[in-house]
Amino acid sequence: MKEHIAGLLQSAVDTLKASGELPADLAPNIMVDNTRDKSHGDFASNIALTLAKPAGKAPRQLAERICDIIGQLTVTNNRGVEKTEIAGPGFINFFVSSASSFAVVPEILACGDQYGRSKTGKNQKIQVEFVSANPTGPLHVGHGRGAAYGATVADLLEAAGFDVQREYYVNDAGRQMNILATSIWLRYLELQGEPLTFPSNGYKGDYILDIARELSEKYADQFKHSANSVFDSIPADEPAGGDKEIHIDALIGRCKELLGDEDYGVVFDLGLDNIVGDIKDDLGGFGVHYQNWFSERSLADSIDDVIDQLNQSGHLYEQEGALWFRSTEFGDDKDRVVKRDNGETTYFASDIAYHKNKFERGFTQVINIWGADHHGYIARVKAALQALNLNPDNLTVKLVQFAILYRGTERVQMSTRSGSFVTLRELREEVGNDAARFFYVTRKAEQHMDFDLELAKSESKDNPVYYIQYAHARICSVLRKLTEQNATWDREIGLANLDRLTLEHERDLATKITQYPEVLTNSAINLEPHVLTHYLKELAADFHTYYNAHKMLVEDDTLRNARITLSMAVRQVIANGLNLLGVSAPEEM
RNA sequence: GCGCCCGUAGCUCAGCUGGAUAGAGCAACGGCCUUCUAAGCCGUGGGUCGCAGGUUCGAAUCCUGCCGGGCGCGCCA
Repeated sequence: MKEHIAGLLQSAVDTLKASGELPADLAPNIMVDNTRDKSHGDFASNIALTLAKPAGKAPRQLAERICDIIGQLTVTNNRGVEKTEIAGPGFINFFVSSASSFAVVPEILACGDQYGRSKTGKNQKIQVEFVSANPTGPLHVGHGRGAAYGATVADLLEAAGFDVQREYYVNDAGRQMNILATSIWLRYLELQGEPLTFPSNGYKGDYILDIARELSEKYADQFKHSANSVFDSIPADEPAGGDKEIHIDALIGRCKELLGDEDYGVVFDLGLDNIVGDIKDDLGGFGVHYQNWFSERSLADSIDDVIDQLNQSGHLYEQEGALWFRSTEFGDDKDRVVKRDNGETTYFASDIAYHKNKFERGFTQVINIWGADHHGYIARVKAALQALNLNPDNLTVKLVQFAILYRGTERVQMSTRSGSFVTLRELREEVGNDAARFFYVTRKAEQHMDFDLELAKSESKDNPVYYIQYAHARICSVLRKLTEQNATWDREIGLANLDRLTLEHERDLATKITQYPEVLTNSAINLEPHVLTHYLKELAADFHTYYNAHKMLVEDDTLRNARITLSMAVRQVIANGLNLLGVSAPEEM
């Protein structure tokens, strides 16, 4: 319908050009909007306002000319446009026939769970990388937002016709992982009866103890060394007046030295596998699935290659023993180190290789979903892409602001290292997956989110997700009632009698479900799941209003069939929308 | 100091690629269950869209400058 109206407007513009009332070289952007207010009809265009100046006419006067021309067109080609009206400063409002409003109902029932999906993305390969939390501990509620957001964005893009790959970048290299392995080993030594002072900078969570226990059970005392040999001549920890970083690094070195490469690898891998396994399990339970878990360690060789490449193209230089990437050449604030003076490559070097790898895999668009604290990182990664002759515009970094946790009015402090955090799993158990998935995406990514745990737990029934699910359940309930009452619903009879739907509420519902495909597409392309959640709330509200105002199970055979048929279309749209959000659509509540 | 994000009803937030009278939920107040699920519906009250300029037919929306809040500015990952 929208396209049809745009076509009419285009014809009108062409006519005006031909008659010399508009400059012939004008190529106006014809916009047809859904009206916000019903008194403005079904669709509206501001064309007369934008063309008033080039036409040398007052907007309302021009609008009148356009309406005249459209009037003549619709005499011969009236595809549902009943009338046009000029309003306000010069808007043209279009009123559409009832029959064309309800034409969407058979379409929805025919498409079923495919309704709303499109080929907009033309099957382009697109990658969404999200969560990618360090595998040094369980996911906490802060990661939950990235998980829900990323998963939903990926699903939306898929529904919009993109070929989507969901990826988790596993930071299984680097110092944090060594701290983890060492922490596990020290806990293991404690279990083996070696009393020691646990480093202040080690990982202290209970899950470390669990892994140490497993290590102890599987390998007995194979990795045991006396506490004295471990701590001999290790620089003091912070509480003892030393430096915690130096202390932990020395312990890592000692751990590797005493265990040797092979045994150290066993401890390291046990920790890694345990935690990655836990993360996978947790995300899977949250309805978040990946096509690929990409290991940072697998990049080892390509890091050197990419550094060579940058070096040869003259983007690197040496200073104070380190190797620097001249990212300022591409607009970054300062140059960045890729290889430290101790010969180790930096995390940034891995990331250059990683992003190069992504594009080598043929993605036309790569989307990274990062926590807001990484924003300073965008410029350097894009700079690196440019230096590699890759188009930085093909990388979209979406920053997800933090969810700030409160218990009542008290802010919950989060620290992975100290082990004081609320896990995602804990949250899921307490508020449920549906509520958590929905809640996390109801706000746009850039918006800070206050997440009050007490509220989420104690008043979980007030969560808007139930409101939408309830609309779905109510429709299902009507069908059950139908059987109980020995009444019937026949879809074909319903479809044949849609003209029995004369109520304003019914018209509103039809208009609303007609908009679903464009809502879905916009939501996907703009990476804004919250657009869909708000739409579903509105649709549910429209249905609840209708449900309360009118009865569906009426005696009148054709009317009953028509009403239920419309409701079934609504049910389908709600189910499709919830499914994309990873939220269940219960038949009963 | 520099950079990014945010500032809309008492609270939490939509609306932002410029459009008509700025919306929703919660909270408050008043109604609606002998009739398809009251996790619902109907109604009332509630606003200097942070402030000040600018752009134009038109600004919550775009531009500039301030103010306030969050985050980031490592040879950490």
